[in-house]
Amino acid sequence: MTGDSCLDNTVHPEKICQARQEMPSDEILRDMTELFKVLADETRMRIISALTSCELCVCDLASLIESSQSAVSHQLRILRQARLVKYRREGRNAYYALDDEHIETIAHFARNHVQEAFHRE
Amino acid sequence: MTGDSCLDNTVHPEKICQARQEMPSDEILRDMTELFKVLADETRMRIISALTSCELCVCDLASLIESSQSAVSHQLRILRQARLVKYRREGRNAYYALDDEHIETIAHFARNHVQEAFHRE
DNA sequence: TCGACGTATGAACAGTTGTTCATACGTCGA
DNA sequence: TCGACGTATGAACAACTGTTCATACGTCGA
Repeated sequence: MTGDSCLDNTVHPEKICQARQEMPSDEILRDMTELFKVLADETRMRIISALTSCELCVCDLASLIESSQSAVSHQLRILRQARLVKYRREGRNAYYALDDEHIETIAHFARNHVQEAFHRE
Repeated sequence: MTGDSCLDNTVHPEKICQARQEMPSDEILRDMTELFKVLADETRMRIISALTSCELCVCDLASLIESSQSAVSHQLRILRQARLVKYRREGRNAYYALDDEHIETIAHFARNHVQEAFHRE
């Protein structure tokens, strides 16, 4: 598990000490990672991008992002569990919408980053 | 691949049309997903969090996040390829630092999100 | 020049994840 | 009430990913 060199006698103890204090707790770190895991799938990113403009039903989403109804439904479940989307049923349809404005912000910054890093104009 | 119902005759054609126009391009969407994939690992998130406070060498990082030197080095490679960290060599040491201020911003918002969503005060 | 050190990396393995397929469930129109 | 529809979900399989282990490489001190 632990590295086999630099055991106790690390190179920059003061820096490590400082960095350790400023780091988020294990729990927060785990939750942040979980959040990014949810965002780290193209199908789910497409769903989130689609829902940025308006509420949509599963059927619309599947058609829009060119994926199967089953795949979309599975991914919506994950988004729901992560509380990134909410939904309401209306007859046979289930309408999904973003549940959190943070996600739009995060997606926005991610878009900025990739545009500047890889698609610089 | 494509859903087997709601084929051409989708439920809300206008909404779909609007949503489609506002969606990022396939390329941007792919790059955004790639970015989140890189962030979607606890070891890498720990590395990024650690580097937020200051530049650190591999040895420091391994000790700080309690992971093996090999694991850290492998993950740093991925972070390097994603241009999220930069490094400089000084003698036998390799010093890593964040390469992009966007990442700190994204991590910041992610932290806010999980704190509000799961650790509400 | 030789050995210890810090770092990088390939191979292999285990664990995880996303899709498809089949099917089940609730709702609505006829 | 029955069939079509929109949606949800379990099982199975393939693809991907992160760690460990072994080892290689360059640098520095003796």
